Amino acid sequence: MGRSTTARMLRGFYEAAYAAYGPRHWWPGDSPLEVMVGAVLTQNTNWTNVERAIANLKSNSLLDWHRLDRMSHGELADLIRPAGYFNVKARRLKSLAAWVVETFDGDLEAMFSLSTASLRERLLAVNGIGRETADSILLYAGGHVTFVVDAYTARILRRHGLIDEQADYEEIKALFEDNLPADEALFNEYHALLVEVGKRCCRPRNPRCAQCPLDEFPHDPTP
DNA sequence: TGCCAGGCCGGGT
DNA sequence: ACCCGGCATGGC
Repeated sequence: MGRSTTARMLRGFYEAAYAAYGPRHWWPGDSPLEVMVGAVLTQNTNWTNVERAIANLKSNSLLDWHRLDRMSHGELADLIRPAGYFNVKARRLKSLAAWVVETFDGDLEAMFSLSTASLRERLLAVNGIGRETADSILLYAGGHVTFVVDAYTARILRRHGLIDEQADYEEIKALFEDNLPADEALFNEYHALLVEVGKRCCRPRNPRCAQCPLDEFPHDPTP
């Protein structure tokens, strides 16, 4: 498929999804720190479960890098239990907190003043921060212009024939970044809209929903 | 009831 | 370079 065709489809997806669902107001979270914590907690997990975990941290005044760094694994795991994988995620949050404290003394402005490429690389080196989490942190906590890819994104693009079955994360990310204007607000809204489309009508067992905003685009209903 | 949710890591081929 | 099992709660 030609480059301009791809660009047109990606733009069309966005317009159709935005017309259907409007602005998503992402990321839900009161501060960059809270967004970062949420990005770890939501790994393969429903957001409503994450909200309970964050509420627990908040009510104990634990949305603080130094406190997260110092507190015990067990206490943290217990508080984030509703988010699932609580032992894994407690370890990951403490890895992130330790890194932020040791490297930036908890100063996120200093952290986000790094270049996108260099910060991404350094986030990926933190245990528990993979590509989606790193990109979510960069875009939604730091305002960096980087596209976030998730399972929904891959499934939607696959079903509409824009990528092949085995396209990997970086390839899908590049598809957006190479075919859209580098605009933070656009990347922010686009990813959030893809999640909304995915939740409503692009689930694994629901190859074609009744009111899909992307129905006007060529569609292959294979999972 | 089983399936699914805004992944990632580590070990095995 | 892939492939897979493990991790866990809560909603529908």
